[in-house]
Amino acid sequence: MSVNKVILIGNVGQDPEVRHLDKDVTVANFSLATSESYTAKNGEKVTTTEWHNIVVWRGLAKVVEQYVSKGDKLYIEGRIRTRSWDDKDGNKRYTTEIYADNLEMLTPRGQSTGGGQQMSEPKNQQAESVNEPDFSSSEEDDLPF
Amino acid sequence: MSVNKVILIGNVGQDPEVRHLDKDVTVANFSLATSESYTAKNGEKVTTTEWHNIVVWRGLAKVVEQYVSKGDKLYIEGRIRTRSWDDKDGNKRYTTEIYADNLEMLTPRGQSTGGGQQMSEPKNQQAESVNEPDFSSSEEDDLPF
Amino acid sequence: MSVNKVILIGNVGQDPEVRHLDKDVTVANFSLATSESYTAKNGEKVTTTEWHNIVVWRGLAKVVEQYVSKGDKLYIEGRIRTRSWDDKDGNKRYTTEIYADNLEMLTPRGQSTGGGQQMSEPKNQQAESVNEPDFSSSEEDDLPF
Amino acid sequence: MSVNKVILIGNVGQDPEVRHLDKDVTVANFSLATSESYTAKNGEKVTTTEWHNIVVWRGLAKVVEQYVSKGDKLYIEGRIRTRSWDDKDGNKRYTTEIYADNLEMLTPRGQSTGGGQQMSEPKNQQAESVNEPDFSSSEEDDLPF
DNA sequence: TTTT
DNA sequence: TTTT
Repeated sequence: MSVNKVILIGNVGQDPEVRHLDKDVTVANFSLATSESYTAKNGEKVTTTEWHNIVVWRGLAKVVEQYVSKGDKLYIEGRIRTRSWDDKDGNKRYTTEIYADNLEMLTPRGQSTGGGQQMSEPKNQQAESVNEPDFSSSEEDDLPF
Repeated sequence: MSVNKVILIGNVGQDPEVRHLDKDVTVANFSLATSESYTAKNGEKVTTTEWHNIVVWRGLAKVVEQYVSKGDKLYIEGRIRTRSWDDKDGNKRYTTEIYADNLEMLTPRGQSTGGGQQMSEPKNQQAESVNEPDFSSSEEDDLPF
Repeated sequence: MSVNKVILIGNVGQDPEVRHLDKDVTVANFSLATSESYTAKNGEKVTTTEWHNIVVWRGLAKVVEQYVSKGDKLYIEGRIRTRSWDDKDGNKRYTTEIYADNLEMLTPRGQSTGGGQQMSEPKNQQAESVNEPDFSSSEEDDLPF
Repeated sequence: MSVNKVILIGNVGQDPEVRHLDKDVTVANFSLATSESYTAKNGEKVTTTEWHNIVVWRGLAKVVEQYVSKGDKLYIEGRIRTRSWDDKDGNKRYTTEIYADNLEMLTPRGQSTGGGQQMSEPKNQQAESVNEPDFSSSEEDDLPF
């Protein structure tokens, strides 16, 4: 009875941070920039950039670990999730993230201009388009999110 | 070169708050709930609800003012925007909002069960589907956002 | 490296036609109407209706069989597929269909106004939102599509 | 009350065919390929390609005329439209097209590998992301579609 | 912090 | 704060 869907095409702000949790679960985090331009009253072109916090789990996170680096252009399909946490002063703070369910690499291999180690050829065609499979709820509710 | 698109179907959490700014500009704010369910390991069904802060400008805000009330189911198409502000302790805080560019009413008229005043018939068929027209940047950069 | 995604909200044109194939595979077909309105030069309001051929497989088809009937409003997420066939004169013909991967019921139960048999209460909450799981390719390539 | 939205990322099949109609109205047509891969039972990788007939009007068609050529990767947002026509034997035939409302160029300039004339630098930043403005219905209903 |  |  409801839909929560996000579609982004943008550039990766920095090499993804990848963590390997228990049970062979991988998580990757990175930010993705999208930008909009318009011409202001004075004729000047103004560009505003929006930064999105992307979170990727499991198999898709492994793809990110192997193939995504700073500067890459990505297509991301996912959903919005706002989580709360307590800051050092005990105030409730909110962070909005995009949980990626699908991801496509739009930067041709070997053209990454980012800061990370140089990308070799993709080991595997699958890497260019991977969907997050549905995971059983039995492991789902062990995870810290 | 980039895309920032959100598609939501959910329920309006409270009657929209509508403000009329200078130059005949209207803004409406409300929250929209989307929910996801899954069955946990113990067989219990778990539902998580996500609340989205929706912002609507100009002509579309007038439609919201006239036709949207608490409890209504809406389709919203828009983009993500995170703005920062300073809290009372001088800390930078962030709020993520969805700027609606298109909105469709999915609750048949006369069936709103929310807390607001009872809805009459729509005055105007247009109300059921209104797109935000493109506004010239000349007025755009007068606005406080 | 590519994306083929369709999002529709519209009304079901007739009770779905459901077939049960071998190996416990179910397929459902129905048409879905979306409409657009605009005001013509002469001030007359013109509405054009677009009919989409929807195809639903497996578990999602069983949901359709049980819960979808003529007149219902649905949200459908899927992809476009054009298949060719030969007509009686031996000419190649093309039919474009939407393969649904996700489907949400937007008509509250018990409010269906269509021509089919009256809908009872949903047997199961899951029915309101079901995703097509990924099926292994081993059965995939047995299917006639 | 309804939504008809298509999102495609794919490659342009041939240099667009551009026509200039009366009243300074431009139309561009081209096909766009999207593809899906899966591994068959025998372990072989199978790729299926879907060809979409894209139609672009007015300002966006001028952008296509200037900047889009065979082989380019594009993001397209639009809607599905099926039109009928009579073939030489008097049979009713149907063609499904995607009317593009928004288009983003995903191939960096100067990297087009297609068959058309070589692309020079974009004359204009706008070219990379142009939205179809809403046109008044008064001209709308003069058009042959 | 990205990209054009 | 919504809805089923």
